[in-house]
Amino acid sequence: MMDSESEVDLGLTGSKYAQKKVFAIEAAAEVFAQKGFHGATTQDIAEAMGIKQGSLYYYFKSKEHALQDVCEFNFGAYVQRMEKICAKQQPFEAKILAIVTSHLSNYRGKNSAMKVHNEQRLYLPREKRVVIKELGTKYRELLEQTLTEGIEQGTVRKDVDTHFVAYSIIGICNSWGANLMRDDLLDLFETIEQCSDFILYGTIQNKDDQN
Amino acid sequence: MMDSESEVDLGLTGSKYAQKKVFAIEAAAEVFAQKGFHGATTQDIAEAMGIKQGSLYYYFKSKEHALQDVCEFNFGAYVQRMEKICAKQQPFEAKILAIVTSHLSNYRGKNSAMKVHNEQRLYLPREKRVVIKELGTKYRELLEQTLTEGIEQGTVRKDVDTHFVAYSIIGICNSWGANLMRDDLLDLFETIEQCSDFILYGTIQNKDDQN
DNA sequence: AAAAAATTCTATAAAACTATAGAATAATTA
DNA sequence: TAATTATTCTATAGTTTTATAGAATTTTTT
Repeated sequence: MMDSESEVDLGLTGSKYAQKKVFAIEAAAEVFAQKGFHGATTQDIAEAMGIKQGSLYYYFKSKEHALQDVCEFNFGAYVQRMEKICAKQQPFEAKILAIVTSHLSNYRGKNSAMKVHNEQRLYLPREKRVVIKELGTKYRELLEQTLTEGIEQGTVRKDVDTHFVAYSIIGICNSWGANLMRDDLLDLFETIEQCSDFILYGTIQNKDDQN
Repeated sequence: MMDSESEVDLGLTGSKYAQKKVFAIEAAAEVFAQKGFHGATTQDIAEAMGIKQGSLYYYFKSKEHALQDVCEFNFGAYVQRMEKICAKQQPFEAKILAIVTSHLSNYRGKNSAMKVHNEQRLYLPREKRVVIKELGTKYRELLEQTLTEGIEQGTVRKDVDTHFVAYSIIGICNSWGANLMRDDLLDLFETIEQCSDFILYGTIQNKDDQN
């Protein structure tokens, strides 16, 4: 029997098992996204995969492990992308656009994992959340650092609380991510643009800029 | 037996039953907020009230009705408060501050109902969500109208999409509401101030305002 | 105090759910 | 092809959970 505990290179090896495990995670993600962790049954997930309920345990040790796998799925790669964006030398406005684009693009093309990560991860016991938490913290710190750099360059207001604003940006992106998943008609790129615009300029009319 | 279907003046009449029903709703709200709708059991709620599981059905026809009651709880009064704020003749900035204050104050003083409304209401079948949906729409429209007025007065940027920004403001407030509930050390008034500030001014340094 | 009404309790039926064991089938390797 | 390994299935034990019925208790009214 295949060792289902080698979750380090989850889906990275080309083995048949690994490939189907990714498929299993994606199925679980969609079911969890729609019904919530406790509202979803192992039967639901198995059905989404086209296998029987009992067979699901060939891929997940337990329902809770399935949630953990979904929450961790792609999240590392996502933070890596964030690292690249932040490392790049470019104006603050462009960085925000890139960050928002990277964040919101996750929600299109049936990637439910991000939604599940946002809404269901707290149902995991603390010890199964350490990796997730570390990655989330890293992401927020990258955002804070970007804001700090913006202040140093004189682009960002000196009186913004970077910690607070970082949380706000994440909150607004997650909120629009959920909207994007709920409403298929919502245009991704318009949402990205509006979102960045709001983050950058808020709502108040700048006095020296009367269009 | 008392008619538990007179939910129109839910908790408004001073009858003993009505009073204890409010207590039941508050208990359900806290349990749902912590464990989620499906993660919570009727046993949990009963325990929080100090009664036995079976007795809970004296107050709720079903677990689902309990969720509905929680989601509707205080929400009408909340929208009414919003109406008053918006009707008042005052500068846009003051209105935003009042709106954010009204919104975030809900999350302090063990009012879990708002959190449950935000995070769990979609687990209700559509037909049990009509009242909730109407109130939510009304709230958003009041916000949109406030933004439109701001534009007319020249306070708000002409190019903001009021619909989009209204959703964003609600998203940001809900996101901070969840943070306020999770972290007791987070100061309510500082959060309100930071939140309003971000909504009004965004992050970018205004060129004619070099502090 | 007795009667009526309201509230809570106990006990349980009925359904649903997770996880496991071992058999059956399919795929791969020798 | 035969043997081995991987994958899926069936069946089920063991819980847990919702909701109901009717008895018991408490509170209110007459």
